[in-house]
Amino acid sequence: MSAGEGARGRSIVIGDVARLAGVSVPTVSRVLTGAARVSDEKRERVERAIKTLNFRPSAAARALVARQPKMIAVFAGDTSRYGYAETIRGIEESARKSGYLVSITKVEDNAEDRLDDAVDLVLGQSIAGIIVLKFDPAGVAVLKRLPEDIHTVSISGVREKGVPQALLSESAAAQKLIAHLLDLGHDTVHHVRIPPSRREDGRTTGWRNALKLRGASIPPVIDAGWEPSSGRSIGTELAARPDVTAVFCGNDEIAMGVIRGLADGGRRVPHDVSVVGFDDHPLAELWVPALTTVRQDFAELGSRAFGQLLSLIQGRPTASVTTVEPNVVVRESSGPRV
Amino acid sequence: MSAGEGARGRSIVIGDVARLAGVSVPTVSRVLTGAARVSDEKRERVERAIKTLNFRPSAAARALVARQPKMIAVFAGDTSRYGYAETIRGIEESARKSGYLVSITKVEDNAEDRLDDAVDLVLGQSIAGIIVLKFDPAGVAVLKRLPEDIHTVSISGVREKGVPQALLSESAAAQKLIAHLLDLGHDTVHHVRIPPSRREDGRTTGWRNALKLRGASIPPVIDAGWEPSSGRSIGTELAARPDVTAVFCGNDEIAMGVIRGLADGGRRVPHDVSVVGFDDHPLAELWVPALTTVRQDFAELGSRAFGQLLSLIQGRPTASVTTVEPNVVVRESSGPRV
DNA sequence: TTGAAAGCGCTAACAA
DNA sequence: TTGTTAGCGCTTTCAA
Repeated sequence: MSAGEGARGRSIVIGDVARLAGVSVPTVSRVLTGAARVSDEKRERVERAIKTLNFRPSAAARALVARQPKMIAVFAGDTSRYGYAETIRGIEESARKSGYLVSITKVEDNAEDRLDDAVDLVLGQSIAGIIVLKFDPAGVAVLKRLPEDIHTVSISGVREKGVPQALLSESAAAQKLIAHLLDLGHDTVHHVRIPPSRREDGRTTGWRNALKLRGASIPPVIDAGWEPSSGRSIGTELAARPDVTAVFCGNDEIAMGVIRGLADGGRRVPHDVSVVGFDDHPLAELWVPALTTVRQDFAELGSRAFGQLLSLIQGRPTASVTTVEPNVVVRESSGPRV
Repeated sequence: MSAGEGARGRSIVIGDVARLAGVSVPTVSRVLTGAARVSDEKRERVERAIKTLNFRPSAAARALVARQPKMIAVFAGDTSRYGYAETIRGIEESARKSGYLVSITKVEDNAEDRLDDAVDLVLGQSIAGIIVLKFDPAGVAVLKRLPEDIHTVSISGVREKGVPQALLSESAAAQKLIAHLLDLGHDTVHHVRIPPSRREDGRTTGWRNALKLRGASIPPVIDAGWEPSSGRSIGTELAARPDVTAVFCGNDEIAMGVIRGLADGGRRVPHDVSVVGFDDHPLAELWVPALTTVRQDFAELGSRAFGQLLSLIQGRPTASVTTVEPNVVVRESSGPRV
């Protein structure tokens, strides 16, 4: 029971209220739910008794009797990194407006059994539906383990079939960003990518497409981790290569690391090398130089995903995909090739 | 019910399993819970039936019958900002290890009634306990509205009486940080603070104490918001004041803003002005100049808070306060007064 | 408008 | 080891 047991042990139940108010249990229930009319006199007595006893109905009992649970679960490979955290915020805010509580579960992709445990933990609760953040391999793995009979929506950066999906069209945005760099006179653009959710991310695909479209050479992809510091060491290596004049990083934090590494190696941005990121991290505009990047509305994305899930829960028809369009933001870190 | 109703409407219940397996309902329950021995033959029949029907027991019914709910709720004034997100991560990771699911609710401090709604939403669920992030006024407001009979732990940067608390001893750390600046030869240290949770934060108190202790003058506090950009405009103003040689910012993001603003105004860090932050944000060491700051182990803090809550839930004795000690990290943004 | 009775899906107590 | 009988705390019939 959610109500705590006072000092005395047993917690207050609806019967206690009924007794104190001198009415039957169903009458108290009627006052609680407003499902049927109750005489003013009794209603008042009941309300007084509820106050006196500090009674709160048992959520478990209510859930059992009929009502849909008012909770949804979110799976995410990370909870504190910018894009993830913002998406979760968007989900939570719109869920709360509809009277749903949000649970979060972080899933580590490496250990199989721990992943199963996490899924079981969630499935063991009464939940109305699930949203999976599929930005990384962990999200993909979770989705595979979820029973089909539970309402599920996924969020990711690549269009896929399967459950309904809230989509950030990253590929198109990346393509525009690379075009911007090419327009600046760079022969090609090198790509430092973050761990991809599948074989290839939308960001990487967009980069590749843009280069192909312009007939530019496609350099091998450089793999970074999630930590900005991994970008730094890559930047240091890149500093030694005079052929590198433009770098597209998988996200802003990696871009910041790369810029720092480039500086360590004596190369200046954007004078010697242009570096662009992705996401429009809150610190991107403050960075020196301010980052050219792609603004992603993660909160809106989360909100859309919840909207789809709610439709599913309520048995209404849902779009199989809803798309949020990112925008290129040009700042100081990209410039003409010299 | 957490189990979805298949195409047919009604969802699978324990009775269906019993019928298919040709045993009684309690026998199914026994294999489910492992509470009592069941003959190998029947156990196997039951397990097969469970698989066949894809049966998952109703969490609501289980919660009702006896078991403590396996979910805790977290209230936070923010969910995506670094310190908050990390704390939540720490809570979630250790909760999951103990088999608890974590729900998060963001509370905005401004609107009273929305705050009540948020609290009601949580209290309407079956939860085992609550953790309140009391880094800001919203957290304080929530704590006031929580019934006494629910297990509650708070997390904050200032020692207080009331519910058990996980404490970041910010005041002591701030004091050390200011001492570091004073040792560098600065006459005094100016303070740009983030919105305080109460009248005064531990960070501000530590700053004040350090100055007092050394007999330094105490300049008026400068108020910033949560956004790094608010630090930037403050930095621009500070650039015009030659008397300002050292600045202590309420967190790293504000410090980054202030440094950028100072640069906009033509003052260099740390040559002209030393600027220090608080938290050791992941980007602090990458910033140019790398930030002198205080490392806070938010995840550990969250983990400790959950530990206290678990003790409360299990009826074990709990420390009224558990303290995490932050460390000063000296990098490049602080230097001798010239 | 109200109360008595039934039942939500499960587990625990009690016999056999 | 198993089945029968009672509940958990609520809401929802169904009569009155």
